Order: sequence, then structure tokens, then C-alpha cells
Amino acid sequence: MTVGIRDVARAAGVSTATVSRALGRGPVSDALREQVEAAVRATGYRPNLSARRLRSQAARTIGLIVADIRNPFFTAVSRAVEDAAFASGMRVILCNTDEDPAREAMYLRLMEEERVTGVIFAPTRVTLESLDTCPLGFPVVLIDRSGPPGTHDSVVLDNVSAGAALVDHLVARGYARIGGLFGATSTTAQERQAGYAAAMRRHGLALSIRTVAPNAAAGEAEAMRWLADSDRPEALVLSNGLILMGTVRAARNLGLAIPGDLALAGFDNEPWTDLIEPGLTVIEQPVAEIGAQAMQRLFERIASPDQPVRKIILSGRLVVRGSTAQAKRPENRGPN
Amino acid sequence: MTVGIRDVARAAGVSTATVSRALGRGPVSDALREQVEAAVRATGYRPNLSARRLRSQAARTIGLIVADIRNPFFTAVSRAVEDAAFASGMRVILCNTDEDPAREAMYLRLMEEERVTGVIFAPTRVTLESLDTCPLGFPVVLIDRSGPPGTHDSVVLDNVSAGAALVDHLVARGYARIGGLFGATSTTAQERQAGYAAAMRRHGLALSIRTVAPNAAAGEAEAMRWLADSDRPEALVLSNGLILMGTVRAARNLGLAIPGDLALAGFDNEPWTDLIEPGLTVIEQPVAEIGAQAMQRLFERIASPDQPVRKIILSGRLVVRGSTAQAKRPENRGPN
DNA sequence: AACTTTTGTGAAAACGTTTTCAGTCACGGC
DNA sequence: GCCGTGACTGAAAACGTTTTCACAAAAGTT
Repeated sequence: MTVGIRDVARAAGVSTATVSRALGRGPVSDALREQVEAAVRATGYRPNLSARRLRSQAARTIGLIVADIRNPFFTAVSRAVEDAAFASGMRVILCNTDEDPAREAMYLRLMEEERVTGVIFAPTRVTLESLDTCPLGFPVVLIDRSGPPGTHDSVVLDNVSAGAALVDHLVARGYARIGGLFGATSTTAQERQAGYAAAMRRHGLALSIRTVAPNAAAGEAEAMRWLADSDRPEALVLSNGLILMGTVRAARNLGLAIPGDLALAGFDNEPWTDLIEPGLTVIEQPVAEIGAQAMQRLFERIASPDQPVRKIILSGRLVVRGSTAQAKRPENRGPN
Repeated sequence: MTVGIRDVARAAGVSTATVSRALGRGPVSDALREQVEAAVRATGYRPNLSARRLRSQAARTIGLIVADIRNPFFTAVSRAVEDAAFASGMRVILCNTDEDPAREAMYLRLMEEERVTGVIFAPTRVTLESLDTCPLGFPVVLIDRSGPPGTHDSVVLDNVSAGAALVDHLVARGYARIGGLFGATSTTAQERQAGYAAAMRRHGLALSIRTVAPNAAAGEAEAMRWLADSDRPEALVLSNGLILMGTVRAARNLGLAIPGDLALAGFDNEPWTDLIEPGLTVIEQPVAEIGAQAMQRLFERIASPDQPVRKIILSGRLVVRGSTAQAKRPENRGPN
């Protein structure tokens, strides 16, 4: 059968308590510690983590709940979270919700049953609302998405400013009829939309907003409909990398030149955005820092549960590329 | 304190055994089952999974060990694995090894300590060798990478044929001086290289092979060196999506036109490969099926541990795009 | 009506650890 | 020489479940 701590104890000629202490931290004489280590090697002993967790009531595990790991933003963040967790001897359980509140609820429940040390969570808007009311058995740090500071720490991008920055940039480049295509399920998209709207109003421009499920297929479909219109916008702001990709596809399908027929500015500085011709102007998010900061928030919250709620707001970086080159305004449109 | 099964039992006026049976499958009268369910709702009871696993000796957890979740191939596969696992009520622990044998060993050890039900693993070459000799406490299904059928089931691409197919395609398009840039750490890259070599020999062409760490940065660096040479190849075969991306970057840095100055053919039909101009010719891998098949192999192996080892070989699909347009051979090279 | 089987239930024994508690031993201060 | 005082150690009690075992009651079988 499988070898347990009592087998090691027997092999080392000591009690199970001594083995446990020798393996963990505990006062054990050097002689016995060596005996135990030899016995562990001899028997090929592997501690049973379930038993260890049950007894010590410390899971040393954090849950990471995101919409979809295939979104490069989340894979990058999750990689940072995992590395930080691993460095602290913690394990990570990764969950995909597909932006589905039912799956979110189910995974939160699972996290309770696992008695996890904490959770890092990018919730949909609907779950975000219920999150403050029902207490969970662990601290939660929200990433990417969060409303007004509530009961949970969060680390997010300065989405309003970022959305506005894209508009300001487009206006500076001579565009006026600027549309916005935003994700429908997250506060993040809402905030970016708010930033877009505020900047447009500030510039005295008319809003033109559509929302869509935040994935490439939906983005492409909606962009196809929108851009087929005769009064399509000159420029489009896209609220995340997947919608941006869908829109690029739609433009190509329709034979629209970028930026000649349509300027594009979006979010998420993914590797492909500077490989296509022309490169895409985007807001780059500090993905690694978001992940690392989230872990740090979590650790601090665990260390001192009663400290005031913190909301960390990180700044994006505008990366200007060819997709927002100077507009050829109608009044001075050249031969080409 | 936290509510346990005895609290539920007390609230329902039954024994803990009955609660356990009512929650799982077990003979319980309908009346008591309802009492128990009511008590569970009333107390907000959440079963402790560590305790459950310890007692029942069934982790209902599978480990998924891959090189890097940021590689879109692995994210796609892992998504398929997770969905399949979830559908069977299993949890997934996801681990990144960074192609580092030490990390692989450490994660395999962790899997033993978690007493996982099984593991799906994409090992480096060096770990693959030791894998047959040292017995682990769980069944393993290799994905993407595997040597000759050994002691573990595996599901892989027909890499040799795929590598040869790319060469055949390039030759048919009129290319002769075809180089190959392959990953250094995996058997997969080795097999693709073997297919490349066999096809080249079959066509009577000279081999030109380099190997590199399988990531975009290394691919770019090596491609820069290679393509700066005066006797650079006319076409390049790249052994995975990351190296392919790096090579595209290098070609762009050096001002080489694709396919005019350099034709490219690679692996992994990622979304960006048809967004860049021209599109990239690639072998598409059936990522979802690889993940699903791996889970199926694992379940079958668990169900009947002694069945013969199976190696599932799936075929890739050649997706032809502009990066391998007809070569302009020197003897009939036109003005443009 | 006297047996067997079936069905449902509770008490108690696991599962493999860590942690508490009560020592034992050696040591130094008086 | 006696008595704290530390430093280690082992026996046994947790941790929260599931599962075994025994048994009572109900249901079939002759």
C-alpha cells in the first residue's frame, strides 16, 4: 500500500510526531533529523497534502477565477499570479467562467469547499453586485474589474483615463466621427466607455456607442454590421484585445483600409498588434504588475484582515502605431 | 466557527452518516433526505474537500503540466482539458514548467503529494527519458510530446508527416534552399525536424538546420543571425508558433519581404497568422481534440489500468496562405 | 407463522497528518 | 545534592469526512 508517516517513523525508529517535526519546522535533534531524512529517502515517502491540509487548517492554495484563459490578457496576468504564488509556496487553482454568472457562483462555492487561503477574481458586473452582500470564507482581491470601492481590495487599470486617452489621441490625429465598441459584461468596459464618452463630450463630438459580448467572434460580427453602413465612423475605439481583433477581421473582410478608411485604437498590447500592417494603436496594460500586485494585496489582507479596503489603480501606456495615422480630412483629401 | 457535518446532523436530527449519505449517493429515505437538505440550506454548510478526499481516497483532480500557458497551443489544449474534466466533476491543477526539467520534477512530486487521479503532461526530452523508469502513483497521458511508445499513453500530432508536408509544399511552390529552425527541448520539434530532413533528402535537397529555445525571443534572435547572412535560405520551416512569430519579427527587422525575399511555413494556426500580410502557411493542430482525447485516454486508463499502452496520432491540416506563394526562381525572375 | 432478505439508520472506526500535552533527560545555579 | 529550566520526544487527541458494521424494522418467501 501507499507509504505513510508511520512507516517512516517505524523505519527511523522514532514516533510519527518526530517525523512530522523533522519534516516541518519543529525542535528536533540533528541526529534524529538525519535518521528521519534517511528513512524518508529509503521509503520514498510522499506526504499526503489532503491530510496535512485537513489537520493544519491551512490550504496554502489560492483560487484564480477569470473569464477565459484564452484571452491573452488573462493568461499573462495568471502567469504572474502563479509565479508569485509559487514563490510563496502556494498552489493555484485556475477557473474559467466564460463570463457566465452561474459558473462564477459555482466556482466561488468550490473555493469555499476547498477552504482556499484567498481568491483573485475578475467578476462580471452582475456577480460584482452580489459580491459585497454575501460573505465568503476567504479574502477576495478583484482584478481588472471592480466598481466603487466596496468590501474587497482590487487592482485595476485606470480605465476611464485610458478610454479618454484613446479619444484624445484620435482627435489630435484629426478624427471626429469616432465610434466605440465596448464589451457588455464587465465594469472595465463600462469605465472605458465612460472615458470615451467624457472625452467625446469634452471635444464637442457626438457619441456613437455599441456593446457586444467581449470575444473576437462577436466583435467581428458587430463590426461587420456597423462598418457596412454608409455612415460608418472614421475611427473606432475597441474595449479589449479580442474585440479589437474581431474588428480588424471585419475591416479586412469589407476591404476597408486601415487607417485610410477606418482608424482603430484599442486595448491590450498583444504581440500580434505590432505584427499586422499597419500596427495597431493600443493602451498597454501592466499585466505582470496587475498579477503581482493582486497577490501582494491578498497576502497583506491575510496578514491583517481588518486593514481598510484598498483599490490599486494602475496606469496604462498609450502605444501609438500606424492604425491611427493622421486623418486625411475630407477638405484636403489627396489623390490617394 | 466553521459549520461541519455534525452541525448539519444536529440541525436535521439525524446522524452524520445519514447526512453524508444524503449528500452523496446512498440509501436514504426521502423524508430524511429532505430534512437534511433543509438543514444544509439553513446552516450554509460547505463540505470540506480536504477531509472528503482524505477519507475517500479519491482526489477527483487531474494535473495538467505544460511548458508555458502563454503559448496559445497550450492554452487551447488546456481549455479543452478543463472543460472535459469539469464535465466529469473533476478539478484541474495547472502547472507551468518553462521547459525546465527541475520544475517538471518538482511538479510531478507535487502531483504525487496531491494524490491526483491522473496527470496530463507535455514533458521535455530529458524528463521523457526518465519517465519510463520511475513509477509514479498515478496514470500519465503525454500530450504533444512523446517518444516511441513506452509505458505511458500519449496523444500527439503526426509530426514527421507534418514536417515533411511543409517541405513538400515549399518544393511544389518552387523553393529549393529551404532551412529549418526547430525547438531544442521537445521530441515534437525533433520529429518535425526528422520529417523536414526526410523530405529534403527525398527531394535531393541539402539540409540546413538550426535549433533554438522554443520561444519568440530566441526564435527572433536566431533568425536575425541566420537571415543576415548573405547565403540565407529562400524559405524557412519553423517548428512552432512562437518561433514562427519570432522569425516574422526578424524578417521585418531586416526588411525582408515575405514571401518575396523569404518564404515562411510553420506550425500552429493561431488567430494572428492570417491577420498579418501576407498570411502565414501553417500546419493546424487539432488542439481541442488533443485535449479531449487526452482526457479520454486518462479515464480509460483509470477504468482499466492494465490495458495496453496506446499512442494516439492525430493528423495536422496544411493551411496554405500567402507566405508560401509561388517562388520567383532566379532563372525567370521578373522585374518585380 | 416462521424464516430470509432488503432497506434504512446510527455508532464508531477509519483516512494520514499535525499539534497538544505530558513527560524524560541533561544541565546549571544554588 | 536539590530543584528549576530548557530542549527533545512520544502517546494520544484532534481535523471533518466517508465507510464499515451492527442492527432494527419492513417486506418477501415458503
